Amino acid sequence: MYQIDNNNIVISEQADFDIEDVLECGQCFHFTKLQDKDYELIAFGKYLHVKQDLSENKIYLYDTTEDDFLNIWIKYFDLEKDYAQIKEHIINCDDRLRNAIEEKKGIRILKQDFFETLISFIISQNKQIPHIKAIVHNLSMKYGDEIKLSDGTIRYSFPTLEQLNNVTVDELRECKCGFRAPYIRDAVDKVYAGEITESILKTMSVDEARNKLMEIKGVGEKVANCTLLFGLGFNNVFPVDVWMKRIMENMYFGEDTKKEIIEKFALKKYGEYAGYAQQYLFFYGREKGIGK
DNA sequence: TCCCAGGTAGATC
DNA sequence: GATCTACATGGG
Repeated sequence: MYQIDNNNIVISEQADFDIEDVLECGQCFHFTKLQDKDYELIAFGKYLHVKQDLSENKIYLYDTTEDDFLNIWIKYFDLEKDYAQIKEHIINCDDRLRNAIEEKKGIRILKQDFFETLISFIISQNKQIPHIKAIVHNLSMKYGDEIKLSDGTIRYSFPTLEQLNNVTVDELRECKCGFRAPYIRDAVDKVYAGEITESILKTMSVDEARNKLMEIKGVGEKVANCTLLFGLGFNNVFPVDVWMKRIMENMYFGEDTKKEIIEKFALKKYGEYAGYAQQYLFFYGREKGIGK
């Protein structure tokens, strides 16, 4: 349910949504916190200022249009999906996830742009989240489009495929990409050549798509899984990073366990919504420092 | 100074 | 196959 008020959209009674959980849970990197439950973000070339009032159960989308709301933001925030049903499914798979889901009940898996997701998670390897955000910001400022806001200030969209195609490895290094610079270059080459594209990947099975993504240098199991989950809409994947490894070892294995084994176990345990289970666990476990 | 970070490729056995 | 290490950069 939403209303339009000048150039603002007001969403009322949205269930299972907390803008802080959505943005801070580690799935996206191109946003800035302004205040409590008050953020600005850029996605699909558009700027959005979004603020949530939990006591009134209202979400305010500032400086946007009804067209963008209907065509971009509803899908981006996954607002049409029934998360109550997803949560029930996960808890039925293992009741011990109840805590994590209750604690982080406002998470939604964003439907992000494929290319931005791929590049962002190539950058993410061996980096902490604030550093990833910094590099994404560097690339956007240098190679993305300017977005002028009504107050005259400027933001920058994440560079498109075409824009990054004009960037050399050395220039990528200047944006602090480090050893990931040639990886990004290889990803851009393969996507630009039409060898690996969103439409091709979406026609594939999850295993085919993962293998295809892993043909890119610097894309392994984890980066591929994050791209599948956050950028391509596959739900039955389970990215295992250092945190998920610790959390799952702590919950289920009680000893050092290979990532591949954890991934297989989780896919079997959580079924078609393994990706969602992973995100509740990741955000909850990381905040609690589980296994550290 | 050393260790770690939403990992992966390449070398080595 | 399975294990080991280098890799840029920044922060604790």
